[in-house]
Amino acid sequence: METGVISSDELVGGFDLYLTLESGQSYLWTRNDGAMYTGERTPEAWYQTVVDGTPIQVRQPTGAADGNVEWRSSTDADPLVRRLLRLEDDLEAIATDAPDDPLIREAYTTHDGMRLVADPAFGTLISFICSAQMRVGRIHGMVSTLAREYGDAYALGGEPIHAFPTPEQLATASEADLRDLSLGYRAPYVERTAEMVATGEAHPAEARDLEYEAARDSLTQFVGVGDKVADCVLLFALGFDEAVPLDTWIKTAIAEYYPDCDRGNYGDTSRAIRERLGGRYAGYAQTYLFHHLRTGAVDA
DNA sequence: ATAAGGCCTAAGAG
DNA sequence: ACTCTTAGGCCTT
Repeated sequence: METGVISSDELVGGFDLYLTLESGQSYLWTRNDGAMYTGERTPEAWYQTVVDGTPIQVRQPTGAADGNVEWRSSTDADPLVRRLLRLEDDLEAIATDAPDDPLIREAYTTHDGMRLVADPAFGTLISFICSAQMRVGRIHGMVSTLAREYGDAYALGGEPIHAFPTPEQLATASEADLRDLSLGYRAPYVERTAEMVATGEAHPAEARDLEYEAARDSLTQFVGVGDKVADCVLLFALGFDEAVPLDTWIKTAIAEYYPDCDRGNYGDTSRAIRERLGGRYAGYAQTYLFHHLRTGAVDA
């Protein structure tokens, strides 16, 4: 096992591991104490995942945004950890350049150190298909179940860490199998999307090469993927920092704070709010706003 | 092109 | 203890 430390001195604008991984962006990490999305900060616990056959564990012993990041892996995972958690982002500049809007400012200062993630495309696609009308804790539960049932197990010291299944592995699941795992009406969506990717009919990563709106359209070819889920995949997996998923929280925020941005349909409203949230990094602002509203931290 | 209705399930609210 | 609503929507008509 290899280990390493990434010094907080390198993390421009700070980094908060807990906020980053438990803010509803990523469902592909678990915690070695089994507790996730319980609202509790546990600095000694390791967050763990498997990416392309490499198991990694990460933790931030101080539990604060100005603390070092420790990792453990089967190999030198320093570059991988930096990429997955976007540790090279200049968060200070991103926050400074955010629109001068009271609500956005409040969100950035309240959740200091939260970064976007850069998750693998397929796992993100399936995660957000599962997210429809679900609370974050249950989405994470569903994704963990899929990993446990269909993914490979890796070891890194103690308990096994399950990788999210490959498209081929997940495609072996029938709709009935997935319903048995409590996916409900999402079961046929996951089944068919996994099959599309496994057979090579399409792959979510192909959207990377397209212009933003074309990329969003492209992702909706997968079953169970509409504009909102497509935006989540673009933002959390494919590096489209301008993507602003219009979920129920953001729609509420638009109604309350930015009513002029409501254009009656997804595409036009998306453009308007994207502009209002600063364009290039609008998705960063969205993620702060989403978390701010969802945790009820907004100063009424 | 836009608008209803239906959909699985379980945690919270009343 | 029970019903009712809701939770980061999508598909079909």
